[in-house]
Amino acid sequence: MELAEAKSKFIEAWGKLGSEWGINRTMAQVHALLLTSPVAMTTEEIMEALSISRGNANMTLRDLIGWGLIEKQHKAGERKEYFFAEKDTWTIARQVAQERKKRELDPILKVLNELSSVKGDEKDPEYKTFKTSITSINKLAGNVNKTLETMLKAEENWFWGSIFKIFK
Amino acid sequence: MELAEAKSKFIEAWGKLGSEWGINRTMAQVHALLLTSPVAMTTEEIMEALSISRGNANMTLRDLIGWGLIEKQHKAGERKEYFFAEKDTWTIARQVAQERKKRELDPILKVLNELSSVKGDEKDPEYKTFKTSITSINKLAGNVNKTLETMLKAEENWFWGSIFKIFK
DNA sequence: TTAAACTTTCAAAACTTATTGAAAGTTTTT
DNA sequence: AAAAACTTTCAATAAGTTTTGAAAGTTTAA
Repeated sequence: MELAEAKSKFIEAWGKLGSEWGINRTMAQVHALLLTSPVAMTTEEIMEALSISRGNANMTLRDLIGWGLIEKQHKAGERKEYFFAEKDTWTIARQVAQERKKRELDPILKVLNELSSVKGDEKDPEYKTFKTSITSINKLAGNVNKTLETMLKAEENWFWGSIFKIFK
Repeated sequence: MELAEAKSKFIEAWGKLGSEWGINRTMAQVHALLLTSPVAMTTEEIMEALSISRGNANMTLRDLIGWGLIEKQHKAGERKEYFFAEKDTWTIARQVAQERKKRELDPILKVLNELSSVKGDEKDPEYKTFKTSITSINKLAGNVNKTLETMLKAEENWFWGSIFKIFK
């Protein structure tokens, strides 16, 4: 397989994975493009490479910066902005985890905590089932939350090292 | 807060979380409904409770069965099919992880492995960057895969116990 | 065998989300 | 101060996804 072909396969696969996990396909593709580019790229070049519009490129780039996955670079004597991707995979994983935790896990934890405190008649099967389910989901969500928080602080080697010592 | 209100808040929140993670909103809502229901419900009752059409209810129920999250129940002397949800949270988490691993992680691992073996000129920065990125993502994906496989086999207490001993 | 009870299918419609591109905005250069 | 180089915005539109509901299919009962 040629490098160019491999690269476009990767961009496609990354985009697909992104969209299956609720991340905009274009965003994942731009990220893949920059990840595999040895040099920083301009908006124009990115538009060209992925055949997307200026507006789309601009919004996507801003979002990626918001997620902490890419950065702007200014070249001396040039007006254009160049973009490049953070290349360390562990950092990428952490940034994504952090962003999604903030946007999705935190709000649901809030709701679950509220719902855990609903009072009712212990004899009522409706109430008992509700209570039991919520409590148990709440516990799991709390554990996921704790795990993520630790992961967000963790250094790569320490993290994987520890996990795989147990998981063998 | 009243039980009925709490229940509908939960259904809504669960649906929202689902849709943010690429799971059909209705599917997550039906799941939430059955999770918090003390008794098995018929298609008719589910349609009624969530104001959804027969077709939608039927497809969603089949999908949930496909994910191993709910089961059919036949009551003696009745023609109707009743549905109820697996209530153990740990099992739910495992089923979801398993399904998504199969559908999404496995295919991307296959692509990454293919792409890892692309050969090229070590002096070419294009090639070197591509190679480095793919290899490092491949390594992370492999680790995620290993972790999931272990998790899929794990018993609840053992799993969380071990994780949180380290994560403290 | 016919009818009733129930389930499944699927094309069309509704809804949601992503993308375009032209116009407006900003900054730098001349 | 005007033009050029570049970035941002956003209403319109396109693309993708979900939902509907009526018709077809299946199973059981009479």
